Order: sequence, then structure tokens, then C-alpha cells
Amino acid sequence: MADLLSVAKLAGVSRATAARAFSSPDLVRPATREKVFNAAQKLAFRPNKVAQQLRSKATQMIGVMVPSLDNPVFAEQLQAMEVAARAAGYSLIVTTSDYSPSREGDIVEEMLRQRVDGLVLTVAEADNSAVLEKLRLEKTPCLLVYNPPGNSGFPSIGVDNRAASADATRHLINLGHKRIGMVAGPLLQSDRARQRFDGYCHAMGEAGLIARPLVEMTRHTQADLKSLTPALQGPEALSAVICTNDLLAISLMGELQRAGFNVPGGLSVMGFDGIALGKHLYPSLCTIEQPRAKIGRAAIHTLLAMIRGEKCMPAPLPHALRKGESVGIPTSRKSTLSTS
Amino acid sequence: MADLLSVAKLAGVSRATAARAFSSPDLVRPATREKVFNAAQKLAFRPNKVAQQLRSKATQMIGVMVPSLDNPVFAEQLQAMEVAARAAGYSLIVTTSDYSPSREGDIVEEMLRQRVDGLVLTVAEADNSAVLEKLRLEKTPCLLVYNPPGNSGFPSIGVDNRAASADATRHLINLGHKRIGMVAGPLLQSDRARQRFDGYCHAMGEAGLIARPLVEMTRHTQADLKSLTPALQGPEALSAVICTNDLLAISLMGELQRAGFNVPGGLSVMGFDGIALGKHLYPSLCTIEQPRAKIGRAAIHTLLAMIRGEKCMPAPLPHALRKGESVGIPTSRKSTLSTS
DNA sequence: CTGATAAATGAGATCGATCTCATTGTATTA
DNA sequence: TAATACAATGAGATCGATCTCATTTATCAG
Repeated sequence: MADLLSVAKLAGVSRATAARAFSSPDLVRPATREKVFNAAQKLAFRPNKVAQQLRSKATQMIGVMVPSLDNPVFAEQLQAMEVAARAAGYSLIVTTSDYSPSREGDIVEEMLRQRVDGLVLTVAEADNSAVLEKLRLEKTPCLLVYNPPGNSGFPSIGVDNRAASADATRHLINLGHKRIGMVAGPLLQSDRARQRFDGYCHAMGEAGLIARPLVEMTRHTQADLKSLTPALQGPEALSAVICTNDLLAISLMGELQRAGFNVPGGLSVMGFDGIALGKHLYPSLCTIEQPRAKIGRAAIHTLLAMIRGEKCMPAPLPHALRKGESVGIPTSRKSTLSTS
Repeated sequence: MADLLSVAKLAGVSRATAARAFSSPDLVRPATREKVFNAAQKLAFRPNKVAQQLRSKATQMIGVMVPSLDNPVFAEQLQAMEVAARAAGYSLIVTTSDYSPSREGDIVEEMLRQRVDGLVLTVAEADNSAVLEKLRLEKTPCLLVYNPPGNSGFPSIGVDNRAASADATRHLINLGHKRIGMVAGPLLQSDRARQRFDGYCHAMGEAGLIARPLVEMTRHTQADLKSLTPALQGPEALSAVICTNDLLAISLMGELQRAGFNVPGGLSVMGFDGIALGKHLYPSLCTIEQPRAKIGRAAIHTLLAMIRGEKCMPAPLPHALRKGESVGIPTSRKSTLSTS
């Protein structure tokens, strides 16, 4: 309500002096400063950021776009970003794309109009992304999170999905598993999922095992057991599966157990992401932990550096294998007289 | 970069006309309009929202503050709010308070400076809240979510926690449970938790059962079995517990099972919130479902109405009892914890 | 005590879009 | 054709803070 001008008037000084009292107090005589502060107090003056933003051509706002907040992996990252941004004096405008390229486009356009100082995006597909194509022509700093660096040309924060997935696979292999499968949501929805499948194939090949075709679930946060059932039957039945995200893994475990399958006795289940909850389940979820909070903080700090004009090409952050009770040693099947 | 003025120049018209071509196209002759659009195209003109906001004294921005995004109950609500806000042409500035009153204060002050059109807050304590006290003096519309309406004077969206908790308790009672306890995070962190305890006490009394003292966990999203163990031993050992939130319930189930307790055989566990994941666990979580998405949408729509100047005093939204495998009929006392 | 140097303050422009009001231009009608 | 109504456009002010530059006031040395 009350603006600087009225404060200045009440204090009997010019706008310029009133402004200085706040932005560079040492440029104004202590007595004058007091008068201004008192006037401001009296009028309940609250500086108008919008005016400051217009004048300074900087909004101290960061635009954030994630696919969905229903997946804790994004919510947990966002939590960390918010804290880091606030600590640096920045605010976040948060949006969700639901993996829709058209929404991605609208959202980014809107944020550019808002003149955000920078963007942190997780897009559905980093390559062939219309949004990124457009952003390439803009001067607004832009950083990808979780998306593989690939050839999008944008700096990206995240783990090496391929390596992480290979590690997950090797973990199972080391435990003695040979018939290992991978379960994903609708494939086209995520470039990450493909990289993870890649890593799995690589590790399988490396061990002389045959990689199975990806089993696609109809939704990417909820398993449907039916799609997997064929792979669990017969002599070549899987002894372990890796899911491309934790939500899928958790719901799959639930479905399996509800159907009378023991986990990990009947089937070992691994996840990918490392959402906090997984640790507390029983059986606890064995998974690849992406350091969500660290990723969020790194995203903000890297973006701030870019805003400052520094060139950034961040290295992948380290992932970790989080062991859990959902994975065990393979059970010997009737066909195998175990000699282990 | 390019502003309206340069577009106007290139098109050979005045700023006013150029502006009109966008905001009220029918006021400008089609031919002129075309010239303006072409110029805009050529210069990659993108309207500056900051300037519009300054001029119009409306930002189309809503300030959102939740305690934490690590808890899916808030993340899921936020997801729905974002979609609803965007559909109405509003953006969200999202912040987290970590239940800290001082951060609450800073955040709200910051948002007021940003001249958000309205606020959606979940505060630690709606009564005796310094933030709300201050906001009472402001003209910025403000809406509470999850916080009980109480005597804060602000409209509030959420379920009737007391009634919901009583329903949960009755559900257990109807199954034959008599020794029912309640588990909460650090009590002082949430007015909701207290109301839920109230409802529990009420339902217990109503059935002629004795309400046990609240069992407080050291964290509000993670159970520590030790604190609960005493209540699980001896002749008065509990047969069921209600947790004040789902995360607590889920981690408690995990701890119990890991310690050799059967759920629900050894102890029935109920949650509160209804986060999506609970459905997919095994045993699936029996809980009180707060309609998170509906709450989020209602929050936005109510706030928009308030921004339009309408007086609002929304009624509590209906909760639902979601049955789940984590609750069963009580077993004989012998089967409860007897380990020393 | 005066000139010189520094400190404190004010006047006015600026950021970009939009609104009001005045003016020019076109169209309609007697 | 002249007169009136209305459509189309432009000039300039405005939103609120801040920056530049000029001006005034204070301070110090000689």
C-alpha cells in the first residue's frame, strides 16, 4: 500500500534519499535515515519487489518444472531446491508438466514472460525436445535435472543412469541371479528409463547373461502384475527384477506378496531412485539411490553460477547402491539340484 | 529483450496501439494489427509480465507455504494446486517452512513484498500463530489448508480431523479392538495431531474404553520402535495403534515386521492422511484418507474467489476410511510381544 | 575565514506495459 | 455536401523503486 514516495514525503526527504536509506544506508546521514525508518514504520511500508524487478531487470526468481509432484523423487528434490534457493534470496515458481510436451512449452513460455532469472527443468525427453530447442535461442540460463546430458547442449545434474543401472544389475548378478528382468512404466515417457534399460543390458551382456525384453507397465507409478506374470512362469522364470523407479518397485512388491509370492524368496525386487520411504518398508527396498537432496542443492547452486555468467558443465553426481531386504539370493528351482 | 516500444516503432505505430493489438485486438484495425503482429514476430517480442504486474497491481501469483515436501501429503496437494492454478492463469510461488515459526514469518513477508495476489498456508499452529496475527492486518487474501479452522479467523480447507480420527478409532473398536493406542510425531509440531488425539480419546470414551496416553516419536515421519515397545508388553499390551500420519504408520509397520511382529496379526496399524503409496504396500495401509487432490483444488478455487472479493467460509471436506490389510481382528493377548 | 574536497541530498529519467483523454480519420445520414 | 457519430490512433501520465547527475551542505586545510 504505502510506497516509498509517501514515506519520503512523511520523512520530509526526496524519494531518492528514502530509497538510499534502505539500499545503501551509509550514504545517508544517520539522522535522516532515522526519519525515513520512522516514517516507513508509521506507514507500514513494504518495498514492492515488482517495481524493483522491473527496474533492475532481475527477478530473483527461478522457474522450476518437474513432471509430477506425486512422485517423491521430484518432491524431495524440490524440497532441497527450495531451501537452497531461499538461502540465496531466490524464490521458486513451481510447475508440473505431467510429461506433456505441450504443457512443457506453455510453462516455459509463461516463465520467460515472468522474466525468471533461470530455469531448472526436468523434461520428458531431453533429445528432440521442442522446449529445449526454443530455449537454445534464449539467453535465460537453463539447467536440466535427472535428464541425461545427451546432446541437448544444456548442462544437466543427475546421476549416470546407465552406470547406476548396470551397478544394480551387477549387484543381483553377484548374488547369483541369472534370470533378471527389468520393469518400466510406459517407455516413451522417459529418457531416463531407456538409459536404465541400457545399463541393465550392458551388465547382463558383460556377465554372459541374456537380457530380457523390457516389461512395460501401463502406468509409471503403479505395477500391474498381469503384465509381468508370463515372465514369472516356466523354466526361464525370473528370479529378480529391477524396476525403473521406486514407486513401481514398491507397488510391484505389494502385488507380488498379495498374490502369494514371497519377496525376496519368490522374486527379488530392486527399485531405482531411492525415495526415503523405501528404507522403512518391510521388506525394505533395495534400490539405487539418487542423491535427491544433493541434486536439488547442486541444481540451484549451478544455476546461480550460470546466472552470474559462469560457464557450467557439471559432472554426474555419484549414485549409491542401497541394499535392502527386497533382494535376496536366488532360490533354487525344482529343476536345479543346488550345489551352491 | 524486445519491448513493446520497439515493436511499435517497427510497425510504425504508437505504443498504445501496439499494446491494444494484443490486449484488445478489436480496437485496432485488422491491417494495423497485422503490422504489429509481424513486427512482434520479427523481434521475438515477449510481453513482460513484471511490467504488467506493476501497472495492473495484480501479479497472478499465489504464494504457497507448506511445512515440507518430503511428506507426500503436501506434495500431492501441491500437485493438484499447481494444475488448478495454472488452469486459471495463476502461478505458484512455493516455499517450505519446516514447521518453523520464524521461517513462516520470513516467507510470508517475502511473499507480501512480491505482492502475491493471495496466500495458501499450512502453518504449524493456527492458533497463536505470529504469522497469522500479522496477516490479519493485511488485505492480502489468505487461506489455510489442513489447519483446523479454530479461532484463527481465517478460512480453512481440510477435513474434520477430530471426526476423522474418531472414525478411525471406531473402525478398530468395531473390529473388536479394545487396547488401542495412538502414536504421533513430536506433539508440539502440529495442531492437527492434537485434534486427531482428541478424536481418538472421544471415540474411546464413547465406547467405554480407556484412551492411552499419546506415544510420541522423536521424528514425525519415522517411527522408533523403542518408544512404543513398553506399550506392547504386558497384560495391557496394545492390539492396535493409530498413527497421526501415514509416514509414521508405514515406518512403524516396517519396524514391527522387522522385529518379528506380525502386522496385523501381532498389532494392527492404522495411518492418517491417505497418501497414494499406502494402497500398494503389503500389507496395504488402513488409513483415513484426506482427499489431497480435492483439497488442493478447493484451496485454489476458494482463494481465487477470495481474490475476486467474495467472502468465503468453506465447509470441511469429507474424509474417508480406507480399509487395508494392516488392520485385522484382535488376536489373543498371548501372541503379542513376549520377548524380553 | 575562505577555497577546496567530500558528503548528503534532490531532480528527473528509466524499466515496460497500459490507461485516460484528446485528436485524427472514416462512415453514415439528412 | 455538410454535419454528426463513431472508429482508430497518439500523446502523456502512471505503477514504485532506483540510478545518474547536478546541486547543496558539511568538513577540513591553509
